[in-house]
Amino acid sequence: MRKDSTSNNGSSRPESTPKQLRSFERSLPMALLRAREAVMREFRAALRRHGLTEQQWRVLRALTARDEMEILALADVTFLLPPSLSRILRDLEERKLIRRRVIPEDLRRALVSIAPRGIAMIETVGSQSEKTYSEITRRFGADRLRALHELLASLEHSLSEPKPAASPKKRALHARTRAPDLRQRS
Amino acid sequence: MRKDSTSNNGSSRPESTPKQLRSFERSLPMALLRAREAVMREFRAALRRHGLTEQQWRVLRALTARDEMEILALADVTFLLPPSLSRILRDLEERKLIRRRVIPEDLRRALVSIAPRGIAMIETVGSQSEKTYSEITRRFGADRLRALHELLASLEHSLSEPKPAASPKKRALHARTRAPDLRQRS
DNA sequence: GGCTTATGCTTAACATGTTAAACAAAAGCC
DNA sequence: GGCTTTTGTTTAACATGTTAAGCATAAGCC
Repeated sequence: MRKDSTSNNGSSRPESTPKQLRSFERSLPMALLRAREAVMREFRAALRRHGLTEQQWRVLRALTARDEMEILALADVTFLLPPSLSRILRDLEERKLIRRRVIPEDLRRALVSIAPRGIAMIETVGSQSEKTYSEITRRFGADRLRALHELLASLEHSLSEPKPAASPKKRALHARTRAPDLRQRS
Repeated sequence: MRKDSTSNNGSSRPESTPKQLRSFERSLPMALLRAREAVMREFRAALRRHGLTEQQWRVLRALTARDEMEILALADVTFLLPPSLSRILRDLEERKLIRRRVIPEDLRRALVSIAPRGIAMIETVGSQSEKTYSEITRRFGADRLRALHELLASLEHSLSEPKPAASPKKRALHARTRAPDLRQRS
């Protein structure tokens, strides 16, 4: 729905408004951004209270699921770029929330694991977080939430498949042009 | 430069999840982040080709829908913080993609509008963008896409309502702790 | 009118993400 | 064994987002 362009100024407003571009609201990226922001707003306060950024939390969360993880693997699951992760790990290590050890067989690689203080942190924040999650589920509806998860996963899957025409390279896991996000301050 | 993270080592997936924390994959913020990234990956190339960042594109898109817009209103719809928008507008103005005029009745405020070159840009990139959109729709399915949009809007709406208990303030339009995202380089 | 407060927007300072380069270790090759 | 290439990670330089302060104008009050 364009807005007819000739309301007050005829100045530079060529009536030939760009085709029928979909309305801003129907933009999928915007919708996803807004939804994500709405969700994160619920969680951010708790994280901030504990001096964790969203990314740091993602790292701790990811580590909770595995005993030890290599750094690049961690970068993959947390959706962080290696340089960012590098800084985050340094920080978390200083705060004794995680531990890191070099793999003896290959001195380039390192394994990261969550430290006791990190586990404690996860438990504290995690329980609040789960409460928030329940609240979200209650407000939004468990069935809708499930449906949403399914659609999101499906969307991701649909798009990850190579495009029919023109698929020159098989960019590995984190492609150069990956993604960001960003978040609060500690 | 491969990077198949967890291919060689078997450290993929221990089912020994320490706590009762929901698995990382079931985290709604992560799911939204991944989905958005999957979608944006499809659009980014075209934007980059035209030297537009995602945010700049959002601004132009938003301006296409209206004749003129005040800056703070623009910040709202584009989900950008005023300082970021301020820089973006300066840049877009230098590139003659937008125009800005002060409101005579209130010299503090300004109205921004898209300039002819901006419209041209929108048309070029927009048509490619719509093609990409069609492609996404085709791959994902129009019905599922519609369902997804609906769920996202509904989620956003569910969460925007004041929580039952404790709703101290009515933070106006853009709350302090808003959101970011971030993106490519120009 | 003169004073204080509020508003719209920008600038400044800082934190963080991004990209490219650097480094060290391992793997391949002769 | 040397040599080159590849791999895992970090550092450096830069772009961008974020927060707080600044500035100018407007509005409210006396």
